Amino acid sequence: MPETKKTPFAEKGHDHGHCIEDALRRADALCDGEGVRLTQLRRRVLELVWRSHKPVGAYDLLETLRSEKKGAQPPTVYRALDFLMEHGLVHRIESMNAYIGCAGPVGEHPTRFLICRECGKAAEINNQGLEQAIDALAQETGFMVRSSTVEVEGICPNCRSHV
Amino acid sequence: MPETKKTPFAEKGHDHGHCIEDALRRADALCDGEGVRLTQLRRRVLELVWRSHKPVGAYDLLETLRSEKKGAQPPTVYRALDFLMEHGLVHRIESMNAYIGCAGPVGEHPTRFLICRECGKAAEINNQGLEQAIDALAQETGFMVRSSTVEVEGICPNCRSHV
DNA sequence: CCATAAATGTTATAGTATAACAATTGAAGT
DNA sequence: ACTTCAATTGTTATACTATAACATTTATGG
Repeated sequence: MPETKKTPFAEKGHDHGHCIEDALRRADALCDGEGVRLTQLRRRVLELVWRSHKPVGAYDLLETLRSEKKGAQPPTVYRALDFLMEHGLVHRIESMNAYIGCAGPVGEHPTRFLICRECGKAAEINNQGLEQAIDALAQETGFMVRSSTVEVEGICPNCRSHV
Repeated sequence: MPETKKTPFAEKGHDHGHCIEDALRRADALCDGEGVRLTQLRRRVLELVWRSHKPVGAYDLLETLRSEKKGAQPPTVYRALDFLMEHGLVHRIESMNAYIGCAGPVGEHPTRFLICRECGKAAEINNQGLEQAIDALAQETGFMVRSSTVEVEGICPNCRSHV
């Protein structure tokens, strides 16, 4: 039987509405549990971040916010993003100055991404071997890790197949 | 016998002049070999980047350049940095919007850094396990890697010891 | 209802990077 | 040496990303 590779990338025809609903539900639950407020604004920003699987810039979000509520300013979106990142609901893609909804486990966790330069989508990954390698590296060098970022850029399996 | 850990971080009293000379010599050789020109400006920027083991911002470099040659503008430093990065002589630290001299092998190679939040120094690492983990990850997911970035932040062994 | 803290609004500005075109310099052939 | 072309650098303007600081509004507990 043919081995099918497990891809963390969203399939082309997937039910994205489900992704969004799911993310919002998880966010509601998490904020409820932590006793913090997922206000309308924060929830809306999270929803906008989740409009696609592509990392989105803060000013893109701002533009959309402005179309809904004129006069919105940069701090509005940055504060919402800060809140969402603080609670692990959104990650920042350092190499792109952009933000993406967290698809990983709830709570604080390292951010590792595969980013497709073809379709622009980013996929969050949770890879044992990678975590072990970083742990081992820290051990070997005597470095005490506080946080770490892995951003791998290339071509995703979806884009490779329909070249 | 006590195991001494191998640290990629520069020791406190090391001969930094040697680091700089070495880097410039390697750069001369590489550019010579590739038939590209390490102009005075580019060489000077590389030297400035190497003034410390801490990643340095483009505008910090610009400020120094200006003190030597008034009227220098952003494109001056960005173009030099672009050239140096293109030839693997400098890396960009994505999480800091900053640049650091390449201490790794010549030629194109992945950029992996340990970054100390205490002393600000960054150490380039070349770790077999990490590379294998990323290769394996790509295999598992069917992702074709073009480039990848690993930035680990924490406390370096030097700073851990003299707390 | 009041007092307080949290969240949001608002204005201004800091920090990072590139586009576009002009001027200069360097290298190769004549 | 002179010319020519490409590479490099100069120069001006602007785009993009992010935060500081203070005012106002809103939610919540007493």
